[in-house]
This record gives sequence, C-alpha cells and structure tokens, in this order.
Amino acid sequence: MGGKDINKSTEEKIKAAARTVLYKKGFAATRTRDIAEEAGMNLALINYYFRSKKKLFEIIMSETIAVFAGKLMQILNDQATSLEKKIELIAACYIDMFTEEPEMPTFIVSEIRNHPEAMLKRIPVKQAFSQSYFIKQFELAVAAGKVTEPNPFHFIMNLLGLIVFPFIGKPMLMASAGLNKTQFNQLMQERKKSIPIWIKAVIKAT
Amino acid sequence: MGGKDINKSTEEKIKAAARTVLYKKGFAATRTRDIAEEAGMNLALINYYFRSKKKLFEIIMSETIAVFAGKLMQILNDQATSLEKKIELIAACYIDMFTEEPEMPTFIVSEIRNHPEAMLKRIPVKQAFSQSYFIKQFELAVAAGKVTEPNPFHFIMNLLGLIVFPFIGKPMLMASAGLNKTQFNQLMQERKKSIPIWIKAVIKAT
DNA sequence: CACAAAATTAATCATTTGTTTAAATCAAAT
DNA sequence: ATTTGATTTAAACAAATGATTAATTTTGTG
Repeated sequence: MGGKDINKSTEEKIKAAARTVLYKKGFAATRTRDIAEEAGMNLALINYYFRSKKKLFEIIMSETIAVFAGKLMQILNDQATSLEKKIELIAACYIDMFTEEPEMPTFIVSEIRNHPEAMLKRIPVKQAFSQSYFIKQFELAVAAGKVTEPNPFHFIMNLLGLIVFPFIGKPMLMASAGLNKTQFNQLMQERKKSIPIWIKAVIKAT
Repeated sequence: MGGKDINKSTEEKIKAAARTVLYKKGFAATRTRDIAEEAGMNLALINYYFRSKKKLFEIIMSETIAVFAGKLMQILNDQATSLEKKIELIAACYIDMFTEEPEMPTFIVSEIRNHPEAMLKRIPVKQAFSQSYFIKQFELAVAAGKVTEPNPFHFIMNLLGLIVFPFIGKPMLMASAGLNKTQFNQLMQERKKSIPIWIKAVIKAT
C-alpha cells in the first residue's frame, strides 16, 4: 500500500495552503486553483483528499472557530481566576493570536456573514456563554456594587471591541495613521497592557 | 429621444438592488443575476447602465466610503464642538447609521481586505485625519493633563471599536446572547448614551 | 401618425471554475 | 523483480457566470 503516513505531508500542505488563501480572500473569492498553486501541488489533489472545496473550507472554518471560541470559553470558565485576571488573560491571549494570524478576525466575521446558520451551529455558543462561570462572577460583582453596567453583554462587547476591532480595521487604521506593520504591532503590544486598565475604568464608570 | 429622465428610475433601482445584495454577500459572492433578480429587471440592463459588475461595485463602494468616512471627518473637523461633544456626536451618528444599514460595516471591512490599494486610494485618509482639528484638540487635552494616553490612534481605535464591533460581530453576539433583532437594537440604543461615558472614563484612566 | 433614439428582452458567447477521469508514477510487500 | 494499491498528473467536462448581440418594444418629438 502507498505511503499512508507520507500522505499526511501533502494533506497537511494543502490544508495549510487553503488556510492561508482562505484567510486572505474568503471562500467566494478563493479558487481551488489558488489553493493548489499556494500548496505547489496538482489541482486534482484537493478533491482527492478533501472531496470538494466546500468540505475543505468547512474543515478550516471549524478548526478556526474551535481555536477562537475555545480559548475564550476556557478562560471564561476558569474557576481559579478573578474577573480582573480574566480580562488580562483574554487581552493578552487574543492580541498575541491575532498578531500571529492577522487575517483571522476578518475571515471569521466575513464567513459567518455569508453562512450564518451553518457556521453558528458548529459551536453551541449560547449555553456555553450564558452558563459560564464568568457570568456568575460578573453577577456577583454587580451585586457587590463593583460594576455599574449590569448587562454582561455590554461588558463582553466592550472587551472584544477593544481587542478585535483594530485588527479588523487594520488596513484603514494603518492608512490613516500612516503606520507600517511593525508600528502597528507595537501599538497592539501597548494595548495588551492598556486594555485591562481601560476596561476596569469602564466597569466603574457611572 | 428615450426617457432620459425615466431612466433614473431603473438605473436607481439597479443601484439600490446592487447595494442590498453587495452589502449582504460581498463582491465575490454576488452574481450579476442576483442583482438583476433583486431589482426585478433584465440581466443585460446591468451592463447597459453600468458597463460591468466591477464598475457598478465601485460606484456602490465609493458612495459607501464617502458616507462613512465623510461623516466622521465632518465631525472631527468641526471647530465649534468640544472633544467631549465630538464623542457623543460620533457615537450617536454611527449607531443610528448602522442600525439602519446593519450590513455596512462588514461590507466595508470585507471589501477593503480584498482590494486594499484600490479602496484606500479612494479617500485621502491620511492627511485628512492627521491634519484634522480633532488632533489639535486632542493634543491640547494631553498637554493640559486631561488625557492620560497621549496617542490619538488608541483613542480612535477605542471609540470605533466600542461603536462598530457589535455590528460586525452581530451574528455571533446575537447567537451567544440569545437575542432577537429588537433586543439587539435596544442594546445599541443603550450604547449611544453609555459609550461617551465609557470613553471619558477610558480617557482619564491611568 | 411616423420617425428616431433609447430602453428592454431573449438568446448566445467566451471564459472561468469546481470536479472528474484515465493514465502514469511511486512505494511497499511478497 | 513483480505485483498491488495508493498517489499524482494532465486533460477534459459540465455548470456557472459576466458580458454581448441582435431583435423588439417603448418613449419622446416633429
């Protein structure tokens, strides 16, 4: 039998190439030939290993959402960390993640727009969030008068907005600020420390 | 000669249909037949009035960026309003804009990703922002010790992040929070008042 | 009305694109 | 070395898609 272990190599190469191209251009704008070229492999191998463009996309998407949402849920559900520590962990974790994979946030947002039902059923977002340990902590903090805005969704929108938006608006922001990539990443590193401070100020604002 | 004034009607109908479909699906996923169907008109009329799919897209995109960035620049350059008033105006203006056109932010972000050079040269973002009256006001406030973070780009990223992100992450946020459209819009209305308060707290945070 | 220009339509074209096929190549086992 | 099955390749196919064409209808004008 053929190299069933060596396959891994080309199968993984195609997946890596697909991730690169899909992250940059999205599903609709990506041609199977783009992926083959990026991988340096024959076009037919995509269908040989993954049956169809759509199937390959769904694998990439599932893994991406799993990484993105999984890490968030893991931090939100950690019973050993305070609310304040969670803010710091989330900021650091996601700024590092998106600095390494800058196209990931826009990819997620764009593709969820184009296939909302299909994408969202991939993760049981609802119960995962509303039943998280974070929610309990947040409600306790509200009851103790340590948090002025009682709606946890405002909190999560604020935190994610401060973290994610700069990566999503990166091209516009870099152009208007006249920044290069290094300067942009420098700003993001600053935000790792600033966002927890800012969010704590927001939490106590009246 | 034919109804040169009546044309307006069908030409505008096509543009409106194109805007609807393009906002929802993006350039690459939109078929000219989708636009024709949405407009209830013959497919060939798209090329008759707009030469090509790309030309039609560019018109929609230009108008969209003009509205989006134009309004921002107008507020930032108003010499009659204080820094604090500008925050309130921007929050109110954009939350209303995106409540009416919920697909606009994701459309802008997605398409700038796919054609960064072409889109960004459409507006002279750089000088417009760095030479704005807002920058002067901001530097004055920093000098007067009223603002702790001296980099105005952090300020604008924070403000836009708080305003825009919920609309971009809407599908995920609605799913995780278990919200319907009305409840989501209600949250956005709350943010119109809260964001200025939050931003002022951020500005003074140490 | 009659005519000309403009607008609209149905049909068709040429290209792109996802997928398949059949042959060729490769790797391991006997 | 031969055989067998997996892998890879070049070629081709069928459907989708942006665009065009030629004919038809509509509209405004003298």
